[in-house]
Amino acid sequence: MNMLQIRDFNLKATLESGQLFRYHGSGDDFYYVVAGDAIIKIRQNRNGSGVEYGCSSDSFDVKKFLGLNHSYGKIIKSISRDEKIAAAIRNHYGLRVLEQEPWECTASFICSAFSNIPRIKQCIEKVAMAFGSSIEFDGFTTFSFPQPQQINDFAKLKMCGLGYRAKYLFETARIFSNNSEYYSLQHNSAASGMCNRTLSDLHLRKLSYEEAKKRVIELPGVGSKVADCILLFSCGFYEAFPVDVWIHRAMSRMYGSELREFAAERGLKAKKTGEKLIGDYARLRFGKYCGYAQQFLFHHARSGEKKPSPAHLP
DNA sequence: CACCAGGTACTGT
DNA sequence: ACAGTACATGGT
Repeated sequence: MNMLQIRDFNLKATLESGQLFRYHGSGDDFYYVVAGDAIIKIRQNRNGSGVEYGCSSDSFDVKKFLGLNHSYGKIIKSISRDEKIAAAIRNHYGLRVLEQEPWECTASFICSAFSNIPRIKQCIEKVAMAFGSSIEFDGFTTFSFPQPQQINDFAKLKMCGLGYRAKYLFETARIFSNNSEYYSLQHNSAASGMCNRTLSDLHLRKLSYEEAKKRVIELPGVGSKVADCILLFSCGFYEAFPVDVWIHRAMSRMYGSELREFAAERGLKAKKTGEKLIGDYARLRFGKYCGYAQQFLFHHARSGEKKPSPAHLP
């Protein structure tokens, strides 16, 4: 086990803020996080001064995966433009944006469309069980997330409960397989050199946010929102601002008048505040790290508006 | 049995 | 460009 002293980190908020679907545990003890073919066992010290972790793969860069290389203070300062967002940040201070592997992130968020988090998790586990390989670490057993080439049986994929998304995932898996030099998942098959930054390093990362988004959105099952999730969670584009129903509600509630004013400035007689408008406004409002702001707002909204536990107990 | 859930693709103006 | 609508599945 490794000990890592790290400030400005909230493991629970980071894992449970909806960026990642494959984790087990609730913060009381160790979490088991599954990424690709790696299992990470990790918990945070009581006083929050650091983390204790182990990983099934020596070459997996846990620190990078957890976003611990980010200049946290600088990012927080940059997005703290007003008291409203500052309150959301205080609520889950230490939340980090993870650096996931692009293929798994893409596949996961294709499954997420028009669904809910418990079922998304269930679908992804089923995909891993159907096409991945059995892996184990410290007594915890599960299945690796399959490489795109491994998702080669459509009938089997249909069994995973994805509904109409099965077709999208299957086709996207094919595109990743056939364009491995572009989407390059380079897993260094022989040396097991797990490299959790690929797509982004080789191509997309060199593009502007707008250009990269255009490319990702070409994938079937990937629209504006999922594209932003991919770019933010796995390609280092922190100006991506995924707008889902939660963010739509939160932004309308918190910045309703500003949004209408922003729409008016653009000549849009929009009574309705569309997703595109919200994203553009967020980039203006929170700056180039607005993706971080999105993650705080999302977790803030979801943890706050969750139904309170039954009050009929003594 | 309606209704909802981290939207997307397709259609029509 | 922008609104409407169908879409699979599983849980209340």
